[in-house]
Amino acid sequence: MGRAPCCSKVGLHKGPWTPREDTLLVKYIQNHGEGHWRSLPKKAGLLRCGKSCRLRWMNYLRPDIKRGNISADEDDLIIRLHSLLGNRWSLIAGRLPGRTDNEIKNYWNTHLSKKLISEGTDPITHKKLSQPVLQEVKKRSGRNAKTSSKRQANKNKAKVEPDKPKIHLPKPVRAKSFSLPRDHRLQCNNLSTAAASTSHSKGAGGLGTDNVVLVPWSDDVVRDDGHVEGTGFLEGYNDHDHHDHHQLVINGSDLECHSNLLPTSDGSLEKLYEEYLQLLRTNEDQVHLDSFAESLLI
DNA sequence: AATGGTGTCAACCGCTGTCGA
DNA sequence: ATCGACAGCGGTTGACACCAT
Repeated sequence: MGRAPCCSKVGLHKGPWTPREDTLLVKYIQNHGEGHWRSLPKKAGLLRCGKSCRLRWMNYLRPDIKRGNISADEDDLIIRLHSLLGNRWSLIAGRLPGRTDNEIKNYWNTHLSKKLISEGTDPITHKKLSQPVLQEVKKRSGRNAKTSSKRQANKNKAKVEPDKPKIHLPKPVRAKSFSLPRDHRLQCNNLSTAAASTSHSKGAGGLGTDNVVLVPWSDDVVRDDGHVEGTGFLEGYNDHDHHDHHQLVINGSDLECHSNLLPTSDGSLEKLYEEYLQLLRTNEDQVHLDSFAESLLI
């Protein structure tokens, strides 16, 4: 289709955000919620385009964002998800609590792709690199490895150790066969969280979902009509205030959203989570991961 | 101390998909 | 069926920080 850039208007600010702009944006969203990005800047008193506001909020100002200090487990999860999903950063980020697609993308490009290369793996195909290519790449990366890790270590000093990586409810997915008004799309995405707790209403954009932990059941059954029975996710909250709640969410191929509350005081959630981590770590379960990935892409 | 090379990441750009008029 | 508005995605850029020389 193509149309003029949204920031082409004369007088609009570009580049880094000032603290004052951040404050204006945060205050406006706290009072009015997310969305309506086009009209938001004017109403909030910002000389920015809506797109810029949305990006700033999504990638930086959202209260549930966890920045930096990506753990080894998260590394592993990102690599595995990338091997399944490719450069679908939004989908990958949707499975890591508090991580944004931009952060995952940057982290991939600056760290993980190099890490894979140094391990002899092609970061695009996830297949083994040939020996000559590998040697050449190692030569180059060896020179830079020190600086990267050292700087990363310094940055990490002041930060708190993150939680284990969690598997997350997908962000809203465009589905041709699934048609709802814009507002309802968000509601559907939040159905599961809304059912379990009302404390996630940080904004209209479903912020609460970033604290949701999903663990797939291991005994899925695919019906003849393509529906998946038992392809559910045990869902709990990463938020310490909500560790007493979790629920089952059926994530069928037609984006059905169902929910039931389950008790959690017996630690079954933790067990299932560990079970899922095990599943992630074993290559022979690649087939499970593949079907998991397919379920995200429908 | 100065300088050039490199890494990082916030922000921008261009595009696509969806929806409603 | 078409078009414009809007939201969102992935690729790219550029400013800045850091490091080696």
